[in-house]
Amino acid sequence: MQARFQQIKSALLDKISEGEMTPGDRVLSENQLAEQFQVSRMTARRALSELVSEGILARSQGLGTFVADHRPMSSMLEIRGIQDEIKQRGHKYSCSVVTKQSILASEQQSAWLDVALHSEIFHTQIVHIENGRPVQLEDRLVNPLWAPDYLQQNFAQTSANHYLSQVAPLTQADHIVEAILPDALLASRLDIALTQPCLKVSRRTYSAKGIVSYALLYHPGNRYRLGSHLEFDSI
Amino acid sequence: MQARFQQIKSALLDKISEGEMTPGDRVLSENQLAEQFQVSRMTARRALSELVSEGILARSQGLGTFVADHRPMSSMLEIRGIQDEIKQRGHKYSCSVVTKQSILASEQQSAWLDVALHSEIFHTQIVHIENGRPVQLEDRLVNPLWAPDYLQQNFAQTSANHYLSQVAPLTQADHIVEAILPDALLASRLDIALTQPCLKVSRRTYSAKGIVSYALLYHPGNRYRLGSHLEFDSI
DNA sequence: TGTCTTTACTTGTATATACAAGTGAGCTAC
DNA sequence: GTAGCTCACTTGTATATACAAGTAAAGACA
Repeated sequence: MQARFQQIKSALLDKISEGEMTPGDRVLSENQLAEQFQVSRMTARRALSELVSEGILARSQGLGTFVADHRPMSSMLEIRGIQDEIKQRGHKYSCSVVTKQSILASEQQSAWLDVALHSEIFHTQIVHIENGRPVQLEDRLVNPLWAPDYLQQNFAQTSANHYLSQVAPLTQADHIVEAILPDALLASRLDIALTQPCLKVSRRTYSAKGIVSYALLYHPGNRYRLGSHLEFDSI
Repeated sequence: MQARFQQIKSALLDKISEGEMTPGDRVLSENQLAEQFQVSRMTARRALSELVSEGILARSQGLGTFVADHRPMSSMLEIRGIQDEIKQRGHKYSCSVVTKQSILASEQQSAWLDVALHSEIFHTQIVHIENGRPVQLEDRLVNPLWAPDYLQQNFAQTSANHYLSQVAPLTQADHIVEAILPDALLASRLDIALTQPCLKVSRRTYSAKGIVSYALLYHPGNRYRLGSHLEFDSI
């Protein structure tokens, strides 16, 4: 048996994820929810409060409660797989492995991974899908030295990040973020128009011994945002 | 007059930031706090609940409430004006002030700055130019409470960031990065084509007392990249 | 026409109360 | 001695109530 405030939360989340309510829409008031679900106002209020603190809703005294701008947002400061992100949002995750092979490093690729020219490296290309819509094309090069079993992973279950962080704990990461227009191939993989801008994140991850992986992450600009939070001082 | 649950939160935060309580320490129970602060258990509970949802505390039914393991993220992303960046690259900097005025906060603006609806706020719009080419349109809202002389600044000499960090030292910042297509006005200000994607950075900066400024920074995708470097070694 | 007031809503804060459920320490019965 | 029980404490859920404070729109008034 679920807690009643949880049921209200779920009901609201369903409405939002199914598009029945979109950002800016007004949610039923605390009293209305209380009556509809046959609970006290405080219980309805708790459901709303938690959704507000999770960034799903936004409240204004005297005005009401509204669906917040809810495009997915991930932290630039956390290196975690997009799988976790999607699941944490309570959405359905799936993926499609486009490429999964061992290749010989080109000049640029050998520079990215800091390996010898024409040495063997691993290459994967995976489309990550949230609620049926592609949200990321992950184009990743991996140094086999630190992750020899990389190609044997089942990426539908284990995220690349998860596996890599197990075999070679991360110590550093570099990011470069750009706004680009997709080429035809990328647009088709992400199922977007050629005029739809994309966020391109180039992420290079290091373990104690050296560069583990170089990933190019492409996101549709209309379905994804990158976020970060910094604290400088206290606590 | 501050809300009482806020006072309790502040008191707890003080103890933590001053090292009087460290991760793993047990906090007074809800009932004990209620008695100490002469409030009801529900009020004490609210203070704890919010700190839990902020990640400061952690609770265990039957056990108690504890100071959470709080790992300070290595703050590597610098908040500095684009002027400094450009000058550091040895390039020529200039700017063009488009707007510089006091306005009444709209609904969205008041939410961004966490001020009352229709209260007076400052608004500036400045195009930053590197070697004759626009690289950033800075659209900034400022809370006059923390920066009353903001509009008197000469932004050709003093950067907004520089002034703001003097009058209200930064303690936190939030970033959201998106890829967008410019509208006609933005394209003309940045002197780019309508099909040229842009990086949009929404940056909200906090001082100890509250939100100081909300800035929307637009960069031409073909002339700008965002970079960051993270280190994890000391958690 | 324009300004002020009222009114009807909203969320925000605070309290007192009740019972459920998880934990651990100490006591009891075997 | 120890297995199991009880008890005292903790957080978790839920309710009913009261008043404060912010907002917007309808209405009264000049």
